[in-house]
Amino acid sequence: MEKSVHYADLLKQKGLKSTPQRMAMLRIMETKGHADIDEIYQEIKKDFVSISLATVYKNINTLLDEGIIQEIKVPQKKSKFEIAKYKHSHFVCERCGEVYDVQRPKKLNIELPEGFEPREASVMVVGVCKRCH
Amino acid sequence: MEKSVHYADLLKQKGLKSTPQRMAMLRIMETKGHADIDEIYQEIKKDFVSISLATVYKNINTLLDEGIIQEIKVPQKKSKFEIAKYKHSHFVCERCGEVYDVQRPKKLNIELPEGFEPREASVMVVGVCKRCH
DNA sequence: CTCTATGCAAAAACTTTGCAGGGAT
DNA sequence: ATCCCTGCAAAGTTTTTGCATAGAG
Repeated sequence: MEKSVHYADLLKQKGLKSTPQRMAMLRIMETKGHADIDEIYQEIKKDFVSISLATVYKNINTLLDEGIIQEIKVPQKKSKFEIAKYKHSHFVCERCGEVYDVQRPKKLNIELPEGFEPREASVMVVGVCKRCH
Repeated sequence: MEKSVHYADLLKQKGLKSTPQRMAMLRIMETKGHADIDEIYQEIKKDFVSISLATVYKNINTLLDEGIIQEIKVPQKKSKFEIAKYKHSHFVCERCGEVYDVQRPKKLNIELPEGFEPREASVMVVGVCKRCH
């Protein structure tokens, strides 16, 4: 399946236009896996020299609103964004700051007090990644 | 054990002065359990009418640096701060935004690729709390 | 008495908004 | 042709910094 078509359809489904800038942002997130605002901006400027940071922010927000991407709040670091995909957990390297997807625990044994209704859980593992090891 | 003494000692250990403002901030976090910057600022202004928001930020940062408090990055919400305490997990209510401490899973079955060294993990459960249910 | 912490003001960093022109459908 | 999207500039929000003074040890 060709990715650009894939994203174009996805955007159309949500009633969003597939502008070159938007497509580029999605491609950047797909390629890097996880990127923060500034990484996306620096990267997209290579292709769209005059793109505005405001456009990056606006697109991040519309893509978040439509659930096409997700925000990952990383301890002590800036938020990263990723293409929304099937449930998974994250590993963040405390040396280089890189975020990795990891398969999430099959079962999470957590005791909640009476009356608390869980809907979902997110797990973030902090440690040292392969490259920094 | 009286709390004010407790915190005074803790600050002294770290070479920090126990000023009334700092003590008040610690007391607020202890009482509320989890508070964001603005909650702390609004609360402390009741006792210290002329306190500066800059002082709140500076103290949050020094307390974080010394590991006396911790930041909790909450999905879609502003960060909350809490007194550092023994390992636990968090539950955040998607209705009211309140954060609760919950006991953390005894064992986290998570498969990491070769070469990845975990140091710690944090679990955040999202759902509906007792009061909002 | 010494040196850190506070308060204030200004600066820096980050994010959103309004609007006119451009481009996707 | 319509209406959303972009780029730019300005405004808004959040956080940090510099400096003079106050106050804790």
